[in-house]
Amino acid sequence: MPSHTLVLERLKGQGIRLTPQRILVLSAIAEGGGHMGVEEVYLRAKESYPYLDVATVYRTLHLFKKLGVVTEVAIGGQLRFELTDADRKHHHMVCQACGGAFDLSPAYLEELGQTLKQQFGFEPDLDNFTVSGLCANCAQRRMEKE
Amino acid sequence: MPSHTLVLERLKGQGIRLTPQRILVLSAIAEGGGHMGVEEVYLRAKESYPYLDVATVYRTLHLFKKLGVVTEVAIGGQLRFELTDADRKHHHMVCQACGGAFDLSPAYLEELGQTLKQQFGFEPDLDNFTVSGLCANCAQRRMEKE
DNA sequence: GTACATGCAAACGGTTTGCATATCT
DNA sequence: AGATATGCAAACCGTTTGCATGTAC
Repeated sequence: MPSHTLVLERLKGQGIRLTPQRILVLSAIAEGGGHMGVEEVYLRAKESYPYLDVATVYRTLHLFKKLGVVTEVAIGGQLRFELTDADRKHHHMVCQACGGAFDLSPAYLEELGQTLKQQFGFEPDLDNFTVSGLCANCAQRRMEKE
Repeated sequence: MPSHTLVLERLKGQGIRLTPQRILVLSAIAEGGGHMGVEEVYLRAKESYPYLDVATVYRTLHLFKKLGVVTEVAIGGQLRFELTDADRKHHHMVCQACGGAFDLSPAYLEELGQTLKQQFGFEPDLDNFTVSGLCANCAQRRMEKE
């Protein structure tokens, strides 16, 4: 059973209307493998239903976000979406060269978070945390070039 | 002597044309205290010269960035600019509530950087690093409310 | 049947560009 | 004088909104 079927059940239970468009958007995100930009979601969903409008995608994404179905991640100034999975909270490392995004366990940030809190009283919102840089592949390729 | 006078000398030396608009934009950033959004720079500079156009501000900021005079920082999906100061490299903590931005010494991130590099081969670009969250004041205020 | 979601087109805000004119060196 | 920066207006792109129509329940 595809993971998003459960979500659909839940939405139905909450009295949310399940339109084909909404199901498509959800599937697109689920199958896209996370970190999907609006345009990506739009194009992918549009393949199955060409009449789909971007406005609907935006409205649906906002709805899903409000319902906690998807999580919005700011990655390099661009907004991306992924299915919310409470069991697997994570942060992101984003490659500036290839645009790839990699998950990062919260464990790596705990110490930094504590330090900022103690030193400055600053409460980091680690939910929206991303580090940009070069992924292993791209770093390697760059090394070879130079 | 205002700090940006040195910069102006340098630009002149490099054969860059020193127009009033450019000087104004530079002063605006210097006096604005860092982390200035485009609009802020524009409004501030416009006070001294009302004919100033946003397009000029954009062109000037891009130029300054290319010349290394200013550094562009992505803060909460918004682009902000600050004078480049090689002697005082730093990162940023940005408050989601009040929009305030605070400097953070690189020392706090060294360990994290090393870990990412060793564990994943990921080379973080800490130059463009910001943590968002709540600053001490806003966190306090929020506590009191609830 | 009714409330609400959709498609479409138009509005929007921030950024960029083309062009004729003005300005710096 | 010559190269180039400016102001202005228009183009641009991603996102949002108003509205008449269609659809899930």
